[in-house]
Amino acid sequence: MIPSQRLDATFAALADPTRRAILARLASGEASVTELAKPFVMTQPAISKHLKVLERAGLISRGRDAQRRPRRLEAKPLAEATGWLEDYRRFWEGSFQRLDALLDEMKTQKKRERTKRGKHR
Amino acid sequence: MIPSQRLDATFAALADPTRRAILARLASGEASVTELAKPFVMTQPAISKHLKVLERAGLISRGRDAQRRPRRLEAKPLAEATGWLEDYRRFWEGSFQRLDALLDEMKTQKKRERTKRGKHR
DNA sequence: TCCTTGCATAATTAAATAGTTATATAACTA
DNA sequence: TAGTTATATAACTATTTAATTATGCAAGGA
Repeated sequence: MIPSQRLDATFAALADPTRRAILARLASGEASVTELAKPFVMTQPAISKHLKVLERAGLISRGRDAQRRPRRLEAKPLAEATGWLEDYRRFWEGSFQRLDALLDEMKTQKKRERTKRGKHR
Repeated sequence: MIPSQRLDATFAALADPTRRAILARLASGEASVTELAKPFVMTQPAISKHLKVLERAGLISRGRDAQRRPRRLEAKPLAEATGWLEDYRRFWEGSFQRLDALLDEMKTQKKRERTKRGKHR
């Protein structure tokens, strides 16, 4: 797959909150489909489809353990996506856009939100 | 807009190669719609739609100069997206995933690709 | 062997997306 | 004022996406 197409798939996969939540869950360790589906209102086949999207993007991989097919995170495509964003960062760094300042600002704001009414992501 | 929804819009906007190319162009300075449309095969209304997507995501803003409506990059949503990805980076850093190594590896590979057959992004 | 668990897949539907052509409008130019 | 340039918008169409229900199948447990 040429880089541009993988970026398409990666960003498209990241564009859905359910899928981002799944990745967040997998960041703390592998999990079965049933485990991953539990927190959501939607059905198991819907989750399986989301997992397929994440897998096609290379963001997760499938293991096997009896009937379970545990998923786990794969870093590479996220690294590619980060790399793409970093290219822009370089353009803005030291220029009028002040990306670092923005990031810091957002971090402290996030902290404030967390203490005020619990984290919501 | 709550953060999760803005992330949806940002990543969805980044998922299209035409829109990423537009952002890449805007990274070197503002440009009119006609200028932005020139390198592409598709029609001007198609480009206007892409610009609308980028604008709804807050990634660009619209200026005015006579009949022109020059667009320019806005850093904030990209900073948010980067921030999200950085959260994962933290999880992997120093762990078995080695995100930094991957990024370096990709950079040198990119260099090789460029020298071999020109950059293609 | 029969039942249950875990997951995948097919068929269907509704909504969103990406493009087209045609047209409207605002602002300059002669 | 008439024409031109720059852009936006409407109407339409094809494709993709996200969800559902129904069903199938492999692996393990009684």
